[in-house]
Amino acid sequence: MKLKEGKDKFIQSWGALGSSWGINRTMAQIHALLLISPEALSAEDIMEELQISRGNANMNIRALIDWGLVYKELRAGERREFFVAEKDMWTVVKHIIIQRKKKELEPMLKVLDEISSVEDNSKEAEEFVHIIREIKLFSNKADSTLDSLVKADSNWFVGTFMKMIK
Amino acid sequence: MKLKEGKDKFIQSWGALGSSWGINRTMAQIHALLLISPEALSAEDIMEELQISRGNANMNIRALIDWGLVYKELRAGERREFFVAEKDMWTVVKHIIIQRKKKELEPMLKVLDEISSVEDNSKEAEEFVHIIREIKLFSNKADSTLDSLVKADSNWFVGTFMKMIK
DNA sequence: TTGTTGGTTCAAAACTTTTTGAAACTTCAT
DNA sequence: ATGAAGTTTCAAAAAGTTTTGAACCAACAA
Repeated sequence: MKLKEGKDKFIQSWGALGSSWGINRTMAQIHALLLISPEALSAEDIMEELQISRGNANMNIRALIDWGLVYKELRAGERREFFVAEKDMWTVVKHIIIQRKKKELEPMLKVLDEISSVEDNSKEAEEFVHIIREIKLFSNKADSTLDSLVKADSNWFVGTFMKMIK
Repeated sequence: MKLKEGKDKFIQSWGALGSSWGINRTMAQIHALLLISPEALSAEDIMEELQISRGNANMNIRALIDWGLVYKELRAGERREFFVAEKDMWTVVKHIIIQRKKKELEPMLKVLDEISSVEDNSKEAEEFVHIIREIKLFSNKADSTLDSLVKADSNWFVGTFMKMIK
């Protein structure tokens, strides 16, 4: 397979994967492009390679920086900004977990707390409180598991844990 | 808090959470409604409660059955079908992992295999093959970790594992 | 066989999200 | 102070996704 073809395939697939991961298509494609680029790229380079508008490039680059998946690289005597991707996969996944936990799991935990104070003596209410309690328990476990995962280092993940569960 | 209010809040939040989990809003809302319902519900009941059309209800109920999150309950002498949610959270999460692994991780693994055969002696190609190899390694680990998770039972997850990583 | 109840399908409409592109802004060199 | 090179913003357009509802199909009772 030719390099160009492989690059394109990777960028497209990474984009598709991103879509189902709360990372929009273009954002994921920019990330893919930077991942496989040996040099930092400018906004212009990215627009050019992916055939996207300046506004789109700018917004998604900033979102990636926000998520901690891309870094700005400033060069002495250059006004324009260059961008590099975080290339360590474990760090990438950690940053995604942090963002999604904050955006999804934490608000849900808050709602579960609020609604577990339902007072009512119907059979319906009983079932309601019961299942909410179970979901809360489970979510709290997930929450602290993710916390530990994020604190744990890559070696632990790829080594000990893998052996343990095999 | 009143029961009605709590139910609504839960259904809305579960719907929002679903959106960022590859499960569409209505699909997640139907699942939420069934989760907190002590009785199986008919399609009609669901349409009524969530104020959605027959077509929408039908499609999303079937998607939930597909995902293994909802079961059909047939009653002797009743032509209409009733639906119950899988209420064990560990099972719910397992089923979601299975679906998403199949839809997302597996196609990515296939693409990574295809593109790691890139032949070219540029610096770019070197970096490309290197990072692809790293991503492949990581994805394979994730893949087998998820396999083990799915095989593991709930107690293992909530017990041993939790203690270990604390 | 016909009418009624319930399930399924799918094209069009409504809604949501993403992308564009032009204007505004910033920084710096002249 | 002006212009060049770059970045940011955002309203409108395009693209993508979900929902509706009406037509159709199936099972059954009368």
